[in-house]
Amino acid sequence: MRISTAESQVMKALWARSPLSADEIIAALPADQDWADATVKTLLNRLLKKDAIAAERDGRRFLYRPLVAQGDYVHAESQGLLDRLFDGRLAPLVAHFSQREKLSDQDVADLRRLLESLEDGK
Amino acid sequence: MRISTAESQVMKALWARSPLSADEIIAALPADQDWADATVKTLLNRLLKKDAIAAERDGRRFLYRPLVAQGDYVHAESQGLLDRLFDGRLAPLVAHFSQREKLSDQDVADLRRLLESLEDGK
DNA sequence: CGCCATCGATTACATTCGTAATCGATCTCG
DNA sequence: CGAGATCGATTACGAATGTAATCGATGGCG
Repeated sequence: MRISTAESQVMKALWARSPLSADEIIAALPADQDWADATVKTLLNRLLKKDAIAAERDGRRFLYRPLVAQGDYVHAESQGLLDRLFDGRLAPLVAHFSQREKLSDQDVADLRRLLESLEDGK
Repeated sequence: MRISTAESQVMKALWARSPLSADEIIAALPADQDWADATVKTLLNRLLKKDAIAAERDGRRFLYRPLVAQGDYVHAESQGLLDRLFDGRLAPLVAHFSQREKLSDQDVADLRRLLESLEDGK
């Protein structure tokens, strides 16, 4: 069962902190994402139906918490992109950004550090 | 105007070789993607409407060719994923795969080579 | 105790997407 | 010349998605 992009906004809030009530989720959403309260409620219900989150009664309201791990979601999305566009491999993606000159010095430094730590850990 | 995943299959064929007639596109699609001919025609028309491709009459039929560059599409998709999931940065994506132990030796070697060439080029 | 505020649940609705059938024009072969 | 094949164009239609209004139950305040 797929988590849509709108739904993932809600998940993001819950991944950051949980459990949260609907109100808290609405408050936690980025300000530029100004959905009507009802919209968030809809998304919560859809996520419930998909078993992506669980709700636990807390008196009058519910507290929601993620059932799907953020890492799993991120991984599925990322791997999907790699599969669709880069033959499933990571290096070509990085090469793509490199060719487009979209690698900041920061990026390069980060990547270098990462590779070094991989070597150390080996 | 967004290119959907189904549409991108057609684009992929055209990016590989163009111009192509509808028939040729249908033939070029991966065998496991067995769409009815009509389906491909629909996708072609949607892409035309979006100005993602152009059609040039060739006697009785049309020859199609991409207007959107593959690199532009790939970049938009990739950057979109990075923005949504990795704060817009590349290194965290690589780190993610690393943490999930999804980096093959091949990947690591490729990345290392890539970084080296960046250094050389600098 | 009654009424309004507040929740979650249900219903709504336009758009996009995946997938395709059908239609209308045109070409080609007998 | 006429009928069937072949194209692209038009129409179809259900599922998913984004976005939200409305409804029904419940609880707190006056």
